[in-house]
Amino acid sequence: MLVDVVWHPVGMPAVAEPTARGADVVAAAGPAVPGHVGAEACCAPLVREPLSAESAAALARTLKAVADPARLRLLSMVAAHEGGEACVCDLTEPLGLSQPTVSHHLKVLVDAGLLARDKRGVWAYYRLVPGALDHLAGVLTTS
Amino acid sequence: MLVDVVWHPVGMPAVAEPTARGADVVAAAGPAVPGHVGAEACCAPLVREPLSAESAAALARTLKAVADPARLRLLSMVAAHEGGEACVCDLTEPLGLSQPTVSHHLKVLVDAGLLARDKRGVWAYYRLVPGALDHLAGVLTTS
DNA sequence: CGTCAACATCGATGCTCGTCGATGTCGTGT
DNA sequence: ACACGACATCGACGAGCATCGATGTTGACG
Repeated sequence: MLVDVVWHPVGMPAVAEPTARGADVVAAAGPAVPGHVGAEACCAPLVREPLSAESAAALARTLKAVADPARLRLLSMVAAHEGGEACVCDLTEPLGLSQPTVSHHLKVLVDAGLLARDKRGVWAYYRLVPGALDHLAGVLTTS
Repeated sequence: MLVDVVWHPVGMPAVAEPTARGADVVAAAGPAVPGHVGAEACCAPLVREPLSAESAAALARTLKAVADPARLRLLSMVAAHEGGEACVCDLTEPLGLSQPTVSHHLKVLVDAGLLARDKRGVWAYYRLVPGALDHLAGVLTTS
């Protein structure tokens, strides 16, 4: 459980892993705790030495979660919302997308480790994971 | 055709002002200037107030250029290469992709304003645009 | 002028992904 | 127990994209 593939710039055993398919894990069948996949990462400068294929794939998977207009707006709307958290009903209307689509995008962001889900009663509240976005920013920073 | 839309979170006119930020012209130097699309951007905190649909689309377009394993490796390989620049022939082999594919990815990065192309003789040298990646990182930073 | 090498562009193909309506699940109230 | 509302999941459709081989373009060199 919890494959937990971190980016780790270079070095490492660099195991074979021929299929390169492994680590897909969405962990959709989890009882309660979702298998958060990406985004914790150690801290790769990216512009330091050429990163390996596995590191690049892992980083790209997290960046893909952010590289979408709807998800970017969701992140900013959740962050800017009162109390730093918002439920789906708060996001569906201003986004202009259907409820299933919003739920899908939120799941992608949760799986990427950028959002945290907290179900209280009938409502599901989403909140930013404290250091997640800053980690991403740190990898892209050149200085 | 497609006047480059900058991110600019909300308010403020859509025109680019002279010294809005530090020095960083995406400006692919050369006679025939291509229709460079994104990436200069002013500076949106993202986690400040909900960004508009246009700003999100523009930001997502730039992030999509980075959210790919091959392009991430290209960025790091170019940055880590001697002199901070590399030609296509230096990148094709270590990447393990065909030459047309590498050229395609490089074009995407140039159009996004992240790489600059400099053709000298028969070779085309690519180099990082100074502040581009840091701007992207700045938008994602929450603090 | 002809040939070769380095890139860019083109067209096609297979896969990924964003979106939706329909449906399932779980709480809350009557 | 029943009905309703908030979300999650499913299956399907269409658009976008990564990749390749083939071909076009442009310098360098004899």
